[in-house]
Amino acid sequence: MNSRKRISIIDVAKKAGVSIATVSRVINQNGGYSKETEQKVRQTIEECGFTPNVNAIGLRTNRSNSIGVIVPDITNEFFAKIVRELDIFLLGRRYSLLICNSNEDYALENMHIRGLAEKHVDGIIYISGQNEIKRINEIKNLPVVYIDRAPKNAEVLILSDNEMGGYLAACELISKGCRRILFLRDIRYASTIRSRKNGYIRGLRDGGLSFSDELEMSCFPEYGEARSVMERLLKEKGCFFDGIFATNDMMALACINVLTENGIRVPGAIKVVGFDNVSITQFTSPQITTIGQDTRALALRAGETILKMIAGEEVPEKKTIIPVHLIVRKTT
Amino acid sequence: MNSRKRISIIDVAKKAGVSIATVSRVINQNGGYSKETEQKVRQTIEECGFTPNVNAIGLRTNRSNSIGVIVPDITNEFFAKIVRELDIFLLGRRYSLLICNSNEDYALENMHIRGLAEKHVDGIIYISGQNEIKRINEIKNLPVVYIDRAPKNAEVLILSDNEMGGYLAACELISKGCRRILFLRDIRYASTIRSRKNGYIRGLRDGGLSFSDELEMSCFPEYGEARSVMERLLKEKGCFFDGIFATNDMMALACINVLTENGIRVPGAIKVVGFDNVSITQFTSPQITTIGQDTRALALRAGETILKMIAGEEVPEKKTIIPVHLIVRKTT
DNA sequence: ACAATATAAGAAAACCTTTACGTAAGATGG
DNA sequence: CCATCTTACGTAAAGGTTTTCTTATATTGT
Repeated sequence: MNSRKRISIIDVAKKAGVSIATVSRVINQNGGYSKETEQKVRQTIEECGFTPNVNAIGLRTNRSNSIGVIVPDITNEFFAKIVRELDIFLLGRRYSLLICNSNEDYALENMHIRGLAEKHVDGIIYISGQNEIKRINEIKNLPVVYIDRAPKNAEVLILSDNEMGGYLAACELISKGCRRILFLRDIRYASTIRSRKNGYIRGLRDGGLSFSDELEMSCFPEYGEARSVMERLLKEKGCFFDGIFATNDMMALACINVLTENGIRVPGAIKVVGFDNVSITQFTSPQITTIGQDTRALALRAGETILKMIAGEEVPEKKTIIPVHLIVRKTT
Repeated sequence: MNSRKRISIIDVAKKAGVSIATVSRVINQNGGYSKETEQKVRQTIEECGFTPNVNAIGLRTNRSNSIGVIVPDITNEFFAKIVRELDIFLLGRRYSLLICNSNEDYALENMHIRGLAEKHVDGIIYISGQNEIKRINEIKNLPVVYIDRAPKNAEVLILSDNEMGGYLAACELISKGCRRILFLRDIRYASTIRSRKNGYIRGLRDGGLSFSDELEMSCFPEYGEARSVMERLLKEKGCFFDGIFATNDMMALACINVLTENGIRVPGAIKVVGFDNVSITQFTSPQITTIGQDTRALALRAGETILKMIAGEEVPEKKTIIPVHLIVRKTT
């Protein structure tokens, strides 16, 4: 089946009547050849349909031209979007993307990391994992870029401006007349969540309102959990608030559904803003006002940064913050 | 930074006092060594923390222990699920996954394919692309497995039982009392869609109903498009049906929203079933009855098959059909 | 005890590329 | 016109592994 032998640089050299070194130089545009030679070589490469053997290149240069990306769950739209952008960014640079689902499971994650090290990836992009990086650096001192989360000793990280997100959310709600804004957050109190809360509080203050603990609720950041919290809240305390800022869109949706089912109108009686701008926010009725993270910018920045690190350049900013934006739809 | 030199098989051999050939043999369990030697080698490998250089292996054996997966859009939950399952299946087998988004764009797709060929992937899993495979096979005669779609000269393919899906949908609607069931389908009349229609018609027949052309509507399979179709239909023909079978969940959701906004109750007046069982179907109110594709089985089968093909084994069944199941929720 | 065979292990070639080094021819400067 | 420099290109080593071919030693059968 796999009979046809692969064409190597040697065949090209022979056919073009030059040395393999020259062919290599032309391919890599390293200079040291005349215009005519270049022409001839390029032509024969085209004729033979030669494609370089990445294994040989990798062996020689100690590079694989591939980078690993670790995500908790590719099924999550936010991560998927980043991976997609990363993919197209890297394709243009002839890098490819090795994907790993950690499933929020350390053991699995470590297996993946080991695999990536063995595969000689040139770098790792770590999206929202929670592993101690120590583990990674032990295995190999590879360039690592973190997106979204900020583990303790992470060196290079790319984050959304979560503080601003919280601020924008609060301001939007206030400007639409809310006076008592609930903050429904992910129960895992990560730095991202903390920032969002800070922004939210700043927004309240700027709007002449003040924060109180009874405004803050937390739960596991899933639809079902958020529903339960909302149902319980409504039952126990009644509807003492007139706005909700939820820490992600699924939670926001859960709130909206529970409220609607209880005859409380959104945005009539209560206004809601979510976070992430997952596509579902456009498909609900009413469509959900939310804070959009710029997944493309996140991915782009991560891509550029890791490429720099791979090239050995110093990256000036260890921590870069990507702006977020408010998307006003029908729940405010 | 990257100062520490990598440990090679040679170092291990030296330290263990054997030849590199022996080390290689132990690693690959090829026999030709004594129990004691094996012990000693394994131990030194452990001590040095040696991991094999995949580039060297790939160069020598012409394998990469990686397989490429091409999807139209990783952001689509259906594809993401398959990729996730594939990932964990392959991890256990020490294969890794190179991911490529085709974005339904031929040019991009071909770039990816070229990239994969250069990267020496051992095989390609092609999820729902529409490219003529000819192109792929031209570049290299690699094992290719198709999932979900069936291009013309595809050799090995894994499909869901779409016919059964259509049948189940129709039966469910009929059993809940529907007599006039709309069929809202993807306008691209692919084989999968045709099968679903056939099943639907069989279901009608078994239920004592008959199909007529005015029951069939089509549009681009997106939320917004489906909305428009539904709105137009309602305006022009009124509500002459009492059930809808939509060819995917987003379209089903669009129908439900339009109906609800027009004061038509779901499932009270009209019952709806979708297709795919994307997670959003659980988060809407009411939750959507749908046909679930078994993404895990799809992925597993694809993984097993491609591994067989890579190993050079004949794959007995060129075409395998994975069962689907009806998930009854609140819209029927 | 001796030939025949099986077992364990080493030496070296091959896979394809990059790159340091070498060399010859032509260009430049005095 | 000679010394020096530049340009264009070739030679060969190196990178880590698998695998074929040998060889040395141990085991078996008679």
